[in-house]
Amino acid sequence: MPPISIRDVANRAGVSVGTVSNVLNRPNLVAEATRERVRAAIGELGFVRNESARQLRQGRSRTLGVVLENLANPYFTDLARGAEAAMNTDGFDALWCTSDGSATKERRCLDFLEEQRVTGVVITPVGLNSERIAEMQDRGLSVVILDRREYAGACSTRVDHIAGGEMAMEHLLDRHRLRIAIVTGPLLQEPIKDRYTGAMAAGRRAGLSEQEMTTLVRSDLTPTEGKEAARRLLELDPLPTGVFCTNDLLAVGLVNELLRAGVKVPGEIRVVGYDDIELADTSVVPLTTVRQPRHELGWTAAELAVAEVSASGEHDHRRVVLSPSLVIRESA
Amino acid sequence: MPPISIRDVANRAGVSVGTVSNVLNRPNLVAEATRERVRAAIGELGFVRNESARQLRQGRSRTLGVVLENLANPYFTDLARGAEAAMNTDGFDALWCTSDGSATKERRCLDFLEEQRVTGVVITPVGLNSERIAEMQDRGLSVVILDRREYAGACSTRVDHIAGGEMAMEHLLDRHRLRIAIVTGPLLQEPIKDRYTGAMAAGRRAGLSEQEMTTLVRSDLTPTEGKEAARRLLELDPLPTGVFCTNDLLAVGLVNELLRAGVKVPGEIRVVGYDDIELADTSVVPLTTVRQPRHELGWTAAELAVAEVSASGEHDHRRVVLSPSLVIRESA
DNA sequence: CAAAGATCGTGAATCGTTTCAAGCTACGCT
DNA sequence: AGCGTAGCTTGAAACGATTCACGATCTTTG
Repeated sequence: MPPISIRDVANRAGVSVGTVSNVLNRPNLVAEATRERVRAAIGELGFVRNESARQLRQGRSRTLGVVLENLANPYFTDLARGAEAAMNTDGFDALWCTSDGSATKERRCLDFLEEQRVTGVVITPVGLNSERIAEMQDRGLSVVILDRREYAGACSTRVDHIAGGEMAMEHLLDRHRLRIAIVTGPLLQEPIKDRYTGAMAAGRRAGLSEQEMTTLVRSDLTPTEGKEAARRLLELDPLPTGVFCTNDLLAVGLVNELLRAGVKVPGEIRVVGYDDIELADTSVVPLTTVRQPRHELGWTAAELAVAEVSASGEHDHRRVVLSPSLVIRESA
Repeated sequence: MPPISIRDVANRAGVSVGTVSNVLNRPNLVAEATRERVRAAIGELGFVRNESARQLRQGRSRTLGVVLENLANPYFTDLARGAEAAMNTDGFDALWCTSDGSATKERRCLDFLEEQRVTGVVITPVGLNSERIAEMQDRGLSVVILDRREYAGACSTRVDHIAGGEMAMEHLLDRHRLRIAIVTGPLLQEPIKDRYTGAMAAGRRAGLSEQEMTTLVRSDLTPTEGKEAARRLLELDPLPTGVFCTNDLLAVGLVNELLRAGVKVPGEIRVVGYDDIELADTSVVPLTTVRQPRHELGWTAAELAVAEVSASGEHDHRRVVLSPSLVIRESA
């Protein structure tokens, strides 16, 4: 049982390979009877088109690559779903990779995608530099940057996290509580840093000194880290009256641990999260949080990639900035 | 700027295409000086190997497909990471698809993967029938079934969910509480059904009648559904004294809602979940749950696929069954 | 010093598609 | 009858890599 090629189908159906190809790609050019004969042969032989050969011949592909940071965070999986939906709508297939936050793995992903000759890449960069982006663009790839600001020569879409951080902080401050803690993940990640920056700015505007805003930097954006952060917070005397967590997983872990310790939320400590994941709404104390349009973000990124890929002539890189919004529940 | 091919590299370096190919694939056959010259040319031209052409010529690929049901559930993303780790270790690349629980989309995924000429597929089947599996095997693909039992002619690996369900129920019953509720997702999914079956069996063995085990079937395995289930449970009079949820997301949503309603967990109602996701440990009431070796499950599946792909002669399909274990925390 | 290796490079054939100019029929029209 | 046209079909030339039998040099050895 050697692999079945278009040639075998042609023999079986008593036509030329060109005709089989036409049945596959422009069926209207082929007479009804022939078409059916060919289709029958395809079925009987169990023929499956060889995409490598097709792509090699055509030079282009209908495939876009997506490089995500991490599958463990529901934030990214929602992005992914949004992006995939948009791509499929436009007739593109998606190739997924995850960098797991490692620049090395990110490079491997990009190499892989380039070797597969995807026509474009949507990426949340980790260690990616402008040089590599430029190289890829030279090779004819469209590159869309997801959720990062500073890449001049490429389309990008992101959420205004500075505004998001401000919202969170302003909400926390609007009842004149003054002892604020900010629990955040690694500040090397731009979106996280922006949330932090926005929150600090809002704090300063409200007259808080840096000392009045305790900052806890955790190594990861997980509930476990949130739990640990809560323990640290509980050692503070006096306790903070408001906490901003730069993502919901942190916030959920933190709130749960506070409750376990008998601290009332929002009674004694108010908490605001960021992301609005499903868990925010189903927490013991439903979480007040900053919602990001995740699905839309992924969708937009994909649309930008498709637009650039399909642009025949020149193409102006677009930067789309989406706005977050405050969702007020019970935790603050 | 036409695409750069191996031929351009050859010209630039003043060698033949065969030599460039050798530098790429068997560098030790090429003299040091030549090798460096070719590498330099590759760098200067920004050459990227065309995987389509390579694969077409070679006939085989070093790529395995993975079809997952759903990215929203951390259970699947852990599987994915386990599988990817194993594949990369063995020098294979992974191609990811999600069926989103739809048989149609699953078929599209498989078609896509077959057209890409992956050498094997790891899949959590949704609507997949044995016929399609046989077809794929005829075409030379290795197929590994993840977390389902009844596919004779293929390797498979799964967790013994019947045992898992039994464990959960036995733990719930060991203090002679007798009013039990089982909250489950769609019973069409085999792993879910097995957990349910196991739990019911254990209940019956302990002398409970079917009526004494209230069953709530929810449409989805999400915290939101768990919350809704809690509301239903609270309408019962008398309240159940123990609840088994067939996954942790359900359990987390349910426990949170119970606590909100002022019901003590485990004081008034004890709850056992299933999966042991990270959230189980960081809940307000840390969740007693049945742990599945998710990472190992994904890893094993990948290993089975690699083994079958690499088997030169005949190959005996293996079925690996992993055991779940009870993790006792506070909720029961 | 000639023969036999050893070491490197070459170049044509090949993989399975798509594409396209050209060929073949049958039909309608004058 | 002759011609044009529309409708189908054909067959060969790509696409970019890998592979392999075969040369071309250079070294070693009896």
